[in-house]
Amino acid sequence: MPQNSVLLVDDDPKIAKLLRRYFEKEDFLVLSVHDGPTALQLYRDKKPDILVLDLMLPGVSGLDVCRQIRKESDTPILMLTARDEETDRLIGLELGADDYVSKPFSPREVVARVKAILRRTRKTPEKADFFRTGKFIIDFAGYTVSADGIVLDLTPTEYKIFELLATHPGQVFTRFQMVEQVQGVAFEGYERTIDAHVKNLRRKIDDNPKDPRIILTVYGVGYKFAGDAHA
Amino acid sequence: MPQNSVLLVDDDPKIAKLLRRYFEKEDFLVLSVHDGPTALQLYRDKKPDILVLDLMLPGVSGLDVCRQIRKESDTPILMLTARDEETDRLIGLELGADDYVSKPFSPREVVARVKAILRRTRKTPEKADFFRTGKFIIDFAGYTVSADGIVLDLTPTEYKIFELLATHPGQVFTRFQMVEQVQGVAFEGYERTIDAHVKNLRRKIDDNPKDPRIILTVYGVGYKFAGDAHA
DNA sequence: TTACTTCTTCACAATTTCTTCATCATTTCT
DNA sequence: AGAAATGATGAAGAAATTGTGAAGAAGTAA
Repeated sequence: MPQNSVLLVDDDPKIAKLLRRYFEKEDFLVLSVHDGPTALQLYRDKKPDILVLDLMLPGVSGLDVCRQIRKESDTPILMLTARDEETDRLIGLELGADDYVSKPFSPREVVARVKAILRRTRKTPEKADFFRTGKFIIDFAGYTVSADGIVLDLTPTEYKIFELLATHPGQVFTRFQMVEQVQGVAFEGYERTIDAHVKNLRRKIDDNPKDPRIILTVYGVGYKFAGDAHA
Repeated sequence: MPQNSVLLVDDDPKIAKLLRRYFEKEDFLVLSVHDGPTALQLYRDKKPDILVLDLMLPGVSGLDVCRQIRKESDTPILMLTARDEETDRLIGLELGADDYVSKPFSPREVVARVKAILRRTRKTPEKADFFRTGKFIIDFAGYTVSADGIVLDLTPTEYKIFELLATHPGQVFTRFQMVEQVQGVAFEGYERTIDAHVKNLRRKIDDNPKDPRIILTVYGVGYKFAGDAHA
């Protein structure tokens, strides 16, 4: 998990420096710019995790920056508003800012809000990354395979073999190919080890291991995953 | 609405008395001391809602008091600075003060600022930012985890590990990833230190540590928080 | 400083998984 | 059908991984 990064956009160098120190204390990677155009440029280049944006900027206003960034992405934005003006706040939120803090603010509060926003927006735990085929679901992030919703108790090697075959249904893999995938490039063992794993795997995924319907043997070649066409 | 309490720290009895009267008019419970050490002592004893702190104090300076209190808690602090010196202001904010007022000030302004800070910090999302999963509640702001409403006594590292895993239920983390999260990017130690922390953590959160149900081991990969990643 | 908590590391035990082998079953080919 | 090749299987020892307690190091607070 990488370090959090924040892009500060404030034309007051003192405030920028102050905030920078606070964020760095919290282990953020801090980028800091003093005007809107540079902000956009740096944003596009670095894609920080969040922006802290002063509403009052010379030239292009903070609202413009906010609007533009919102067009390009969902990167969270915290607005700094000069006064506790309801108007500014509403406009900011309307443009897609995620929160705002009024000046004079405490740096602690700004950091706290940023962390809260990041937590909120990150709640989606790594886009659910699943693979489905027939009754099986592979959960890559969780290293599990489930059949009809029940998680199977696979060993690491069994999981890897299943993943390899299931994600390439119908494609035959030789034992050598499988060993390479599963144990890494340099293999020096008995190719038939795969047979043992397939045997154990079949026990766990096939209703009747004597008549395998999921992982099929291709005589003289290797194994393949049955396409989900029939039974 | 319970009564607000404020701790005044100023070595000038006249100013202290003046402020006291204003705060009492606004229905504050006022504590007043004239030096740093006494301030810390009374603070720890009474836990006021907010501190009004003179920068200029005999002996231990206001900055020291501010720094120390910030170590101990998030209690808001309003600094009184002798002049409108940008430096003092920035130093104060840097140390974690929430706002400042320059002398000569109007007592009404001080009270107004205090009320503003209290308003702000009361509605701060930080205070209402929790994560729930099963019987556990993570209080991000307080760095605590409770189970069935009882706060667990976790070490900082244990808390971080728990937060990482619990907020990503079902997702496996390798020891390396966990170490990176917990100790920062530059890691040069023993990966299996994580095992020790997990062991200690399990003692505290699992009813039967011999049969872990909360933090699960994924053999050959790492650890994950039990959670319904599938359906 | 001392006392205290927390972190890291280590050794070894406990557990799980992998590999290998002998044997039997099945398929293919003549 | 018979022979030869290939695959399936159970079991056992080897190997890898994790669990655990304890000791010392490192960090904190008073």
